[in-house]
Parts: sequence; structure tokens; C-alpha cells
Amino acid sequence: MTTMREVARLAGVSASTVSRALSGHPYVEAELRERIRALADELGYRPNPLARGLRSSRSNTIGLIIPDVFNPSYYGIAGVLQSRLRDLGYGLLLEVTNNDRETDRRCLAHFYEQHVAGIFYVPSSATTPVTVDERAADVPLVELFRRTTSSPFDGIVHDEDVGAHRIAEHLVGLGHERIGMIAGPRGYSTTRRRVNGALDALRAAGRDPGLLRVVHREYSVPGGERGFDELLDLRPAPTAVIAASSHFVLGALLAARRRGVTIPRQLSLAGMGDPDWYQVAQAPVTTYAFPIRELGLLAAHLLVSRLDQVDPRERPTQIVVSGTLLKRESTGAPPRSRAPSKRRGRAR
Amino acid sequence: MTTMREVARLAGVSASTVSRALSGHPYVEAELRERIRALADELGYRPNPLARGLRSSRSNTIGLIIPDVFNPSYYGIAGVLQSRLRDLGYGLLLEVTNNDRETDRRCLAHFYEQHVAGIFYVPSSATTPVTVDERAADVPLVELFRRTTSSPFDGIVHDEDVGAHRIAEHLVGLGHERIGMIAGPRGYSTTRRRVNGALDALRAAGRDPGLLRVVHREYSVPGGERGFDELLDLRPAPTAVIAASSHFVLGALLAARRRGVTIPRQLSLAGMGDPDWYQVAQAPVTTYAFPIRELGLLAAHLLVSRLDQVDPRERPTQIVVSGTLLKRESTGAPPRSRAPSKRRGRAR
DNA sequence: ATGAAAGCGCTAACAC
DNA sequence: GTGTTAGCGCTTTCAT
Repeated sequence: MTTMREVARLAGVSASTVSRALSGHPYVEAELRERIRALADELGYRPNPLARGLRSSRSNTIGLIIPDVFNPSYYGIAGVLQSRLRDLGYGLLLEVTNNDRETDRRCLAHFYEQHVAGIFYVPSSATTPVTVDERAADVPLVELFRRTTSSPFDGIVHDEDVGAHRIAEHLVGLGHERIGMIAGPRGYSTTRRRVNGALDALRAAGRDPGLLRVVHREYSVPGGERGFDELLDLRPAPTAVIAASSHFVLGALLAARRRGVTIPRQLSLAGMGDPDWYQVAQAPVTTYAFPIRELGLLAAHLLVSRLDQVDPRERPTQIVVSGTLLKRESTGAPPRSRAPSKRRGRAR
Repeated sequence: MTTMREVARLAGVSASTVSRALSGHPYVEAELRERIRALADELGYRPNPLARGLRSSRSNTIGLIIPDVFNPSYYGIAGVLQSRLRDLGYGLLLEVTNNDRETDRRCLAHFYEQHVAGIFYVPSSATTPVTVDERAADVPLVELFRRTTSSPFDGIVHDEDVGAHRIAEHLVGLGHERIGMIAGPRGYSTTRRRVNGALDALRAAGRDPGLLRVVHREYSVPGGERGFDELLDLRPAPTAVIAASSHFVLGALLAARRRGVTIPRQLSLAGMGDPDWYQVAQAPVTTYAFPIRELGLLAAHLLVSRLDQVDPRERPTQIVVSGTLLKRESTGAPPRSRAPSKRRGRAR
């Protein structure tokens, strides 16, 4: 490995000059800088990130914490972030928490120990485990998808409230009255926003919000399955189900198949997110899709812009990115459909 | 941050003694070692990985290179590896290459620069870009899923040849004669093994291997779609298609829907791998499933066992893990089925 | 068995 | 503008 001293020796200057030349320090004669750069290039010199990190207490690595690697939103964001960060000269350290708060804490601690330059964080719980650690003070952190309460950090989230609203509106418009919803655990910001969005839509359509039956489950396929079962066992059973995550959609589809419920003839199903497979499901899934790529790019930009800032927590930003309602074949009129116009509400 | 010197000062010993005590060096009085350990614990001392890495030219980070983040095998393996490595005290650096050989090279170079302790590598091409770099000599590397030719490294792969064999055998047994296969790019070890496996099965069943029509595509959903179209445009068209990757299955399913081909009535489709959604597809997908988790665990074990070895390339190992044929609903008898027994071959 | 001292490769405060 | 010096936190000879 070519070292900086080596470059300095061959250039006939001191190591500090090489350091300055390479890091674009102003006080280096332009000509000399060029000569050094050319030489470094020629020698294939690459600075040792460990040494640099030790000296400056800041590595060229950025951490990403996701709850789960099987969720399309999460592996999607990992892909986007990694490619963007590589272009910016950073490496990406990955941690997976399985939605466990304690693991969250450990992952964050690990990142601080590693002196990562910044952190992308999908929280596993509503309260941030971050303040535990004072080192956090000057490492910028961006929350992704979910927010912790009264967070001092930047955050980027989807407009899930709008999404749930639009889905519910769509279902009401098709003539559905009793709508079930499989939502995530209480306490997540996302859960609250999704439920409220759907409730809003019912109110806006002049319906009784009590017609929305919500079951809360851990984000998992079995969670979706059991949630679906619980909803369909209600009497009267809902004629439409909103599965508020792709895991839940999968679970619902599995349960529907098991119970012999055909979609959309006997039941309408709408999802959130848009993994590729939605289009090849029994019935292609109507959903509110999020622009993961855009979110990732914004997140990267936000974090990087904080990197050289003195106080990375100054005036935290929250960005909301908008999704799109994709009407596909898993939603339709309720069975033995009464004309929607017969009802008091007005569906748009 | 508590430093080692701090611990040393409070313990009334020198830093070297603390270092020795903590790293389990033999020449430290047992009692003293315990005292130091307790103290370090109490102070919440955590060694600085950057300093340690600089000193020993070996960080506590392990790199993973995958071609693509949307492939269930790859994000699956990322999840398994990260959780296992965390337990072992390592961090996981992620790189995604998009199946680009040049990016591969850069990712490997980046990892060597970072002084990673080891590398998991899913190659993007048949020839290893590794020998470019002399630093590679003492960093253990394990190839995953695919092998590079005459590789000096350990490798873990699936028994895809067996998988393709068993799928083809299954299809022949159902009475299919003309079988199409959407395979990956020529040159990958995986492609070769899958094609050969299917060919073997035809021969073993006493059929003409020429009945297998293979199209090669880049591993992508559109690749699967176009491959499917090409196969179905053949005259006579195959009555069964083997899609040799989950991306291909997705593409095939999309194309089938577009063309109005119903599965399995008009056409049988079999896949490889087993992402969750296979079970909720139009017709649940018959497939040869691989034990990703097992593969990941073995890979982690293999790499870690190389870590302290003097020559990590001594007698490289190749491990083959076996998958399972999962017969589901996407395969059935060919349309207007002739009795399979009418043929000369014997299907088992 | 323990301590002193050197140094991994780099950066930055201070000199000139 | 450029060189000298010190030191980030740790490991590892080399003494004792």
C-alpha cells in the first residue's frame, strides 16, 4: 500500500503538504498541488480510511438500520441508499433489528462506536433510544418511514395518511360500507396516520367512522393472516379489507386462499406499497404505492447536507413524499351489490 | 468516550496491561485481569475499532457484495449474514453491483481499502476481478451462489443442477414434451448448471434433449418477460416453461397474464427459489426452493473459521447445499393431454 | 508478569 | 505557503 509519506518523499515535500494538496486546502501553491495530485494518482495512492477516521473521529461510513430485510420498502431503500452513497464516496453499514427496541439501541450504539459519519434509521418504536448516547450530538441522523416522538432529527416519511384516505375513499366509492383494516402495532407513527387517514375518508364521505374495523398486528405475514381471519370472522363481516403493509397483503392473500374467499368477487382487498409481485397475485393488488427511490435520494441528500454542518440538529426538517393510488383488480363492488346511490353518503 | 489509557490510569497499571487483559493475552495475572475487566465494564469502556483497525490493519467489518437488492436470495442472505455476524461481533458493509463487472472490481477495491476482515462475494461475472489486488492475499473471501472459474476461494452454492433436473423430471412425468427454459446469461456457473441439469433429466427419461429450448436473458423481470414471449412464439410452442430465477418467474407471470395464457391449464410454469409471494401468485408456483438461511449460516461459519488462519486460501472448500422440490399448482398435465404412457420414455 | 516506547497513517495547530 | 511536531487509541516488541 502506498502511504502518504511515500508520496511526500517522492514529491520532495512533507506529508502535511500532501495532505493539504489532496484535501483541497487553500494554502497550497496551485502548481505544487497539481504535481502532488498527479503523483498520487500515478502511484495509485489511496488514503487509509482507518487512519483518517482515527484522526478525525469520523469514518467514511454511513449506517443504515432497518427493522426487517424482507420488506420491499426496506430492501429497496437499502439499494437506493447504497448506490447513492457509493457515488458520494461513502460505504454503507447495514443493521437489521427485527423490530426489536433493544436491538435498535444496540445497533445505534454500535454505529456510534464505529464513528459512522451519519445514520439512516427506521425506528422500531415510537420513542427514540438515541439520547442514551451523547456521542449522538454531532452525528447526523435521518429517520426513515417512521418518526419517533418529538424527535430532534430530520425525517422523511410517506404521505400514508393521504394514502389510507384515498384507498378508503376508493372503497366507499365502490359501494363498500363495512371496511376492515389490518394495521401495524399501536404506537408507531405510521399506524396512527394510516388509521386516521381512513377514518377521515369515511367522515368526508358522510359515513359513520365506526364502520371501519381496525385490527392491530405485528408487521409480519402471519400477522396479516391472523388479522385477516379476525376481520372475516366478524358478523357482519367487512366487504373490503385494507392491508396496510405488503406483509399484511401477503398474509391476507394466503388466508383468503385458505378460506376460499375469491378476490375481488367476494371481497375487495387493497394494500400499501408496491412490490413487483402485486401485479402477479391472484388478483393484481390495488394499492397506494410509494416512491421509494425518491425517498432514498432525498434522504441521502438531507444527510449529506448535514455532514459538514456544525450543529447537525439545527432546525430539523421533515419531508413528506407523496404516493400514488394504483387501481388494479383486487378491488371491486361488494358482493350482491346494492346500488351505492341508495346510501346516504355520496361516493366520489 | 472512555479510553484505554483512562482504564489503565484508574486501575493503576499501564495501557499495555489493559490491552493484554482485555484481549485474553496469557501473561496477565488472573486476579489482575479480572479486576481490569470489571473496571472496564463498569466504566463502559469500548475499544475504538478505528484505532484497533489502524494498528492491526484489520477492521471488525465484513463486506458483502451482491449484484442486486431486489432478488430474494440476495436480500435474504444479507439478512441472515448480518444477524449472524452481529452476534459474532462484526459489522456488515453492503455493496450492490447491478451485475456489472467493473462495479464488482471497484467494490472489492473499496473493501480492501477499508481493510475489511473478510468478504462475501456474489460474482457478477465468471472471471474473478480479484487478483488485481495483492491485498487480497490475506483477506478471506467466500463466493456465494456463483463461482468464478478456477477460483482460489471458498464457495457455497446451491445444487441447482439437481434442482433443474428434478423440475424437468417432474414436468416430463406430467406428460410434457416440449419444455422451454428461461436461463441467465451464458458464462455464469449457475446458468450452465441449471441448463445441464435439465438436459440430464431429459436424457435420463429417454427423451431427446433437443426438446428443451433454452433462451438466455439478463436476470431481470423484463428479461423474464421477453424470454417467455420468445418461447411461446416458437412453433410448436412448449407446453411447460422453467423460469430459472424468481425475476424470471415474475416476468413470465406478467407475460402470461398479458397474453391471456392461463396457468397451469394452458401452460405449466416452474420456478427456482421460493420468495413468499410464490404462494399467492395466480397459480402458486411449483419451484425448487433453496435453504438461504442454511447457506448464510454455513457461509458465515466458513468465513469466520478462515479469519484467524495464516493462509486463508489454503485448500479452498466448496460446499453445495441442497434444495427441495415444492410441487404446487402452477404445473400440471399439458393441454389436451395425451397419456404420458404413450411415449417411449418412462417418467418416474 | 508488567511497563516503556514505538508506531500504524493521517491531520492540524503551530512555527517559520 | 510549507515544514515540524504532536497525537488520535490501540497493539506489540523489547526491556526488566
